[in-house]
Amino acid sequence: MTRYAPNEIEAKWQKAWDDAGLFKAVRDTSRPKYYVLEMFPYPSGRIHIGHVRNYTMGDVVARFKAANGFNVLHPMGFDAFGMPAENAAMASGGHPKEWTYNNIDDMVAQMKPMGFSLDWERMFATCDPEYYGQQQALFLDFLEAGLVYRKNAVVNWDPVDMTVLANEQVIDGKGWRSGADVERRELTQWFFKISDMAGELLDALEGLENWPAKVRLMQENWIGRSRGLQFAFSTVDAPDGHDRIEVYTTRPDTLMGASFVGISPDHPLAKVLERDNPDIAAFCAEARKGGTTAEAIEKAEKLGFDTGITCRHPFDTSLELPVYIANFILMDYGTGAIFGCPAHDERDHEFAKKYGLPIKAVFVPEGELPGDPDDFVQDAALVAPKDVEARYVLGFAGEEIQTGTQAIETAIDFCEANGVGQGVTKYRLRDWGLSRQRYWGCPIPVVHCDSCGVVPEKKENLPVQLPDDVSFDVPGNPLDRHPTWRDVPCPNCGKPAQRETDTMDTFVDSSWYFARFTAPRADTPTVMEDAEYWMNVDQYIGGIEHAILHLLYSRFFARGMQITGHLPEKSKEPFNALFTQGMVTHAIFQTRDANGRPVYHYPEDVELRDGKGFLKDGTEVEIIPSAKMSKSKNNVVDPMQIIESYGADTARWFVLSDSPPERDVEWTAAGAEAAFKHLGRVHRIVSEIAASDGDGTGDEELLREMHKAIHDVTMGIESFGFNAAIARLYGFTNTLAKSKAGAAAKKQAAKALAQLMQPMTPHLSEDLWAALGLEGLCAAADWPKADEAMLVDDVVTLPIQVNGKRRAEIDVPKDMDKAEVEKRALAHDAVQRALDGAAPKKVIVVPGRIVNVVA
RNA sequence: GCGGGCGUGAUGGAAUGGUAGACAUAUCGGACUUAAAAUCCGAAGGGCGCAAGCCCGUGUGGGUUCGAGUCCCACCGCCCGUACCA
Repeated sequence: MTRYAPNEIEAKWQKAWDDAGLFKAVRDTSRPKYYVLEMFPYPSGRIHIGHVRNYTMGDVVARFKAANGFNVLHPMGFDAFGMPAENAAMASGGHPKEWTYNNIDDMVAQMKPMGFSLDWERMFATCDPEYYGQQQALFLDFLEAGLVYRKNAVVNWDPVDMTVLANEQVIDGKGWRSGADVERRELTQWFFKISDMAGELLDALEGLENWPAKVRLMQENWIGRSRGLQFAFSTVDAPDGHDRIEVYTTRPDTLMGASFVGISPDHPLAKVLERDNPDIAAFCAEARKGGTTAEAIEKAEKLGFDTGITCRHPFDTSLELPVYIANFILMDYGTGAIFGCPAHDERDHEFAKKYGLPIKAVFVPEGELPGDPDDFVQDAALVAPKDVEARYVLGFAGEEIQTGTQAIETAIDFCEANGVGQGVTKYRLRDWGLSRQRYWGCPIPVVHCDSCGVVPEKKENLPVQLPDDVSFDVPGNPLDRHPTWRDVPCPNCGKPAQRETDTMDTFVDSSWYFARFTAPRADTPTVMEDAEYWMNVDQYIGGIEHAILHLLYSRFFARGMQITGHLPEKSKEPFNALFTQGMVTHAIFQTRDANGRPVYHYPEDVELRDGKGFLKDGTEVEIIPSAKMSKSKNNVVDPMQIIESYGADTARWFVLSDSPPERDVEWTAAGAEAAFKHLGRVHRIVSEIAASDGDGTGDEELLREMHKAIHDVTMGIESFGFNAAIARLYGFTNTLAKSKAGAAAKKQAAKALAQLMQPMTPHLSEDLWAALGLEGLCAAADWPKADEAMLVDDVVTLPIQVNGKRRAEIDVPKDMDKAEVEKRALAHDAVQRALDGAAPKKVIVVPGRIVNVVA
């Protein structure tokens, strides 16, 4: 009998699959297709255990569907543009292109030994000119279709390095390299008109039944539909052209509690005022300091500046509301101006307290005794849920007692009837800014001409290729300072003109790669026959961190591609089912350098004793538990060691064991050896069975267990309960090992075991398949079917509770009627003892599950 | 700050509102062995008890229910996202 030797068998079976062309996806309209896709990786250079987990899950689905008769498309590529390549070039002087392609080669070399059922012939990287050229074609079609436009938007500006920074490069409001205070600065940028589709993208979420509810909810909140009132305050003492301030509010019912008007530092009125008033200019300059992230803006201390201008209240013209410039009001949302009602909004409340503004209650909780209503809201804002009834003491429309929702609707109706603004529906979703002032991205294919303006590049001139001769020794975009690349004739008039030097956001690259996989070498973005056959993605698998942006942008892009004729109608929603797997986390080991800055240590350099970590020289390290694996924190675990020591099947089995796929897992290497031992045990058990013959006892029992295992494992895989499927396979292996059944029955059970394990441990399964003398490849065999008749037991064990505490159990025939079950339960000694002579008040019998006696 | 999620033995985790801890890891005990490895068998949430058994127990505090890890409310902790990380 041979020993389990993964390093010998794995390469052999991979070659056998290749020779049989098992994973090559070929359009075949006579068979149902299944498209399974894992979110493609960024080519960092090393695969990490999170990748292994992600691709193993996808591979289980792909192999399972193939065994169930589907024509499977399971491709892989690389999300290859982006900042890390430029950072590497800056740090070590190489070229982003070289760095990226070397990394891709390394990662492919690490992924191939895993035995994934991927069609490698379809592989591409988004930095291939063949890919990004087609992306430029899509951009031009989107431009023509009115889905792209230019406008001003703010970026993080590093005034020392004179360059735009990514949010990630702004640390505590300072540039990561220069340490200078970052400013918000406006640039003209390209935008996708995703906000035009906000309502549609929101409404369509309802149809995504096979997406996690939490992802749909996150997208719903992100798109953020709100019904509100837009109206104008008339101003007093404002500069010319600003006699009105448009505001938008979702709580028009609180209008009578308004005590101030707030405008964004980027509001047109603020910009006029700062020109003549140095104090206002100073305030606005201060407010514009720091990064552009919503988090930074929201967490900053709320500050305001009284402009001296006032507004008249539309319903009580004796009221004059001061106009403040406030640092927490975003120009991007609504009209960039609000009215503040401190009594019913926590942020406004804080603001009013700080600047001594009045706090007037508009409503009080329903049922409150009369008193001074304002007393309710002096210490904290009263923010009542919209569906709860309240008593309006300063209402101006509708009943005195009404819910927030009713009050809002009646307030809008009243305002419209009285010519004070109108009800509008707004969305929180902003347009998608795609311009990046960076080299390593897809060039935006337009030309700026002095005579013709912005001119699209001609499609026959695509791809607009990135120049190779660039350097990264100074900050800024190398395309901007390239001596010749910018200079091109205008595609329209032929006069000298300049290329756009902005490149595209890498989210654009990942917003249509799934469609490109259906025809990866075509000289158009997609080919309709292929898209018709292979789309949609039947199962998409990736990290929860992409729940909003990537998935929302992809949904937008699919719509855009449908409008521009690159995808069929059915692909508006490109992902039929989504599964979001949890992240793999690992403790961070850190010490501090002389300046108190953290120094991170690799897990393999740290020895753990009694829950404390020590370096080789004995220094104790601080352990930060459970953080997302990140290259910059040195807490990435390399799976190659496991693959080299134990083989791919052990790594695959191990990453699927124990943890539910959707949950985060804390990585420990302790279980890898145990997984290897188990596979060795399966190998030994099945090898022995293959060599055995003769009769035994308990054939029927073993086959019943086999059918139950087939049923449970099949259900486990279909519901992404891979850990449960594996636990079931452990159980079935134990049953098989202990069984005294005859050789024929055991061989039948062993065959089923090999097949059920095949999606997880494909190499081992092929070996078992061959050892059992079975024809062909296990990977090509039809999935086993459970016999329903073998799944039900004749006798069930029922626990008996008295007052919810388990006191006994009885074995009864599975279809015994309730009255008889009740009788037997009450007759039980332990039940009688628990009742202590008292008569039961009530007996609940749940057939097949439980009996509860209420004393 | 805001939006979303998670929290169960020493550890990973299981459990359509129905016996909490399946399955596995680590640990301990035993068999086999000259010995070890490998393998096989067994124990094991905490407490009390010779035992039968009893009490407690799913982050904390309330609630709904015949019955709550599961549903509801509040809180604590951690994770993800927050529009230029991918």
